Amino acid sequence: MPHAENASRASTTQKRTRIQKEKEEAILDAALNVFSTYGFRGATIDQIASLSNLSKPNVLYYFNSKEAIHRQLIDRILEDWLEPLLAIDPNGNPVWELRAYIRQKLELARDYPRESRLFANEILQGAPHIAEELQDLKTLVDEKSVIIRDWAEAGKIKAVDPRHLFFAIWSTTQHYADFDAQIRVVLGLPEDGEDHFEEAARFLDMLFVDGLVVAQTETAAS
Amino acid sequence: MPHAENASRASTTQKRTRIQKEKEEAILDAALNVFSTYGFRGATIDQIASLSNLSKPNVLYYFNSKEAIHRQLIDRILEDWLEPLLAIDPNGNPVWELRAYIRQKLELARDYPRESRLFANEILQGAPHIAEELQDLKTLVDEKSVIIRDWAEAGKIKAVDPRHLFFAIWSTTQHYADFDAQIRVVLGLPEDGEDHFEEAARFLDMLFVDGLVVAQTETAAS
DNA sequence: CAAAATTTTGACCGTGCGGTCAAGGTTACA
DNA sequence: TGTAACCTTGACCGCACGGTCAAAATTTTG
Repeated sequence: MPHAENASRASTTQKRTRIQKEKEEAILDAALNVFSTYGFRGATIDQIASLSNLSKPNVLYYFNSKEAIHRQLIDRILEDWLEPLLAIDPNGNPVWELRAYIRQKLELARDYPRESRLFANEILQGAPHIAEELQDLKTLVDEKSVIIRDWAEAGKIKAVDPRHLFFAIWSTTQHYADFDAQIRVVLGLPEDGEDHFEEAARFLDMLFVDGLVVAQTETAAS
Repeated sequence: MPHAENASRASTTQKRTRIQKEKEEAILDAALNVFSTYGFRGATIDQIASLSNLSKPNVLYYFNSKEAIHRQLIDRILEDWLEPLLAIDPNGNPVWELRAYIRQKLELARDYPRESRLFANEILQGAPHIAEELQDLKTLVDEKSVIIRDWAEAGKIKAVDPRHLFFAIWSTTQHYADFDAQIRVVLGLPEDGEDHFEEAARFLDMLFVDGLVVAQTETAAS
């Protein structure tokens, strides 16, 4: 998951030293663990400090506050999180595009579950820290909904409410990250095995592609 | 949402006075708001006390600890939450049964969003307080999965992995409660309007019933 | 190597946390 | 109406919280 290198240290300096890069990275990684597990309010700087093998004042030397850490985490993650949606191509084959989108979202859930949980926690709490980011999301969804609608009107996919289709794709894929604890129990899996993502991929492919998206006959080209 | 009347007061008395009933109810209602928003760790007794118009020691007079409140909340809610799954009838019409299940789960999300978020929070945090309850869930899911499998083998519905089907139903329906903040923004809704549940119901009906569950020809009877 | 800049830390501050306790107020009931 | 059971509360405890600060340790740079 690549991202822009950009930190807000105590000072407003732009150039980052070797130590700054390392420590900030360690802090953000630890903070991702803590925030994604306990939510903003339930997380503590002490936890983050101890997880990143730093003293509390040292953590606060690199980030001015708990909120600053959280904010930077969100800024970093968001673009990568939205990227697959952005990639939906109006000129592509509708079924392929949607299938690729679902697959990419599922891969994100598999490879970046902490990031998924961070957002889940944030939205559960009423999204107090990401109001404007959600507005950007709405804009993007509106844009992409037009594409889906056009595909439907052209008879290339079934007529569905695009927004609820997105909700369904988001919820089913992110569920594998956010509700991992429940899924492991229900599936009877140990805490390390992770093979159920292949099954999930097959199931979602059937649910969305076989079932809902395509009409009786495959008509699309391109 | 009916539930068993059962409280664990400071004393082990069985009979509950009028005041006990009232206050305990008020505390649990306030606690549901707080826990569902902030999770166990992020919630505080002071918040619960102030929301229920009681002093903090007074709250702790009725419940011995923060954990005791949380535990009782979970005990209360769980059976109602699982009830629709329990109600799936092996002798019913498969499509009707699944449609009814989905509808009921969606109605729970609409009418009891706080309860849904309480569980979401708990599972996000790794389900530390509901380990045994999850085991009960597994048992129940295993049981009902056999039914789905039988229906599939009898050709009454498409062949799917029952467990992943359940995951998909849970995630899509609960999403409307858990991610409400995001949904309202994406849909451009105010904080009070709630009409999108009708749309959601129609969409999910199409996704699961039209699309996936029925085979090409409706064959089932009973 | 030495000065300058950066990094690290122990001690500390005010507040909020979960929880206790004894004393006073209220209610139910004979 | 008396009194026993129940309810409520202010004051308090010890600890954890987010955050500050000055001084010390370290690294970078001329």
